Amino acid sequence: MERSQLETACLPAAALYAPLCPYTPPSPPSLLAPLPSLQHKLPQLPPLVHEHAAGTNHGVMFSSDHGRLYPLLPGIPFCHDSAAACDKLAGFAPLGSAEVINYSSLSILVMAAGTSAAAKVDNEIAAAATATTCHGPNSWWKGSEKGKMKVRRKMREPRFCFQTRSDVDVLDDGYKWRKYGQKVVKNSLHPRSYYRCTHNNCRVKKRVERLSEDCRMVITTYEGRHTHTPCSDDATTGDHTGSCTFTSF
DNA sequence: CGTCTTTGACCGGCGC
DNA sequence: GCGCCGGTCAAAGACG
Repeated sequence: MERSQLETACLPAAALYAPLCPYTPPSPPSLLAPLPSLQHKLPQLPPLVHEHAAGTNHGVMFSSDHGRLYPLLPGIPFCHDSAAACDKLAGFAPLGSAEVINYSSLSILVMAAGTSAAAKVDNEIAAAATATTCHGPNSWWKGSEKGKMKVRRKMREPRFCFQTRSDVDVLDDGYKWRKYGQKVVKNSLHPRSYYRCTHNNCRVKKRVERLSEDCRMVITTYEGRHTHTPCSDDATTGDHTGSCTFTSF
């Protein structure tokens, strides 16, 4: 397996999804595990959820590609590295109200809930969603115009997304998914796939699509909370590279 | 034979 | 009211 695939399979999905789960996972026993200094912080961080409607928690994702960081939400400036991200985000997030966390292939900007920074980003996102986006007219975020926000307010499901460079569409996050639809979305060269967690009474869904600007970049959006642990879903996975980070859960 | 994917149809929300 | 669009359903086929 190539390095990019390995990182995709082992790190971002496992590390990022952990805060959404109703349990606190132990440190993943992986060579590519989060930095030791971050492991103890992870459970304390605000949920990595972009729950725009509620406006309570903000997790702004950046994907790292050869040292560059790509913003996933409109209104967030492009950053060349973590330091630049901190600098550029100074206008959004006053010192101390935001933190950039680096995993091996992914960087995350987390803003403390209820801060002025979070509120400001909330406003910026709302404005950007109705005007231009940082990805231009082809942005996947285009689907979140004002009207759609009303729908999301109704749903009130925790959502978060991340972007990663990968050759495979579906990241192995330890859960078992069933594909229930695929749709060609407007202004996108690649179809969007819809998946649902196969576990009983678990209504978590995820969407997977590739950036039209860069087909190697995969955007995964999770919606909802799992009512079970990954290992309770299916213990038959023998692929060490894909499930290694969940083996102790 | 059971499970999963594919894909066209359908539905609801929104803008005009 | 109509058309567009995203999201979901469900029948049919593929696969192990």
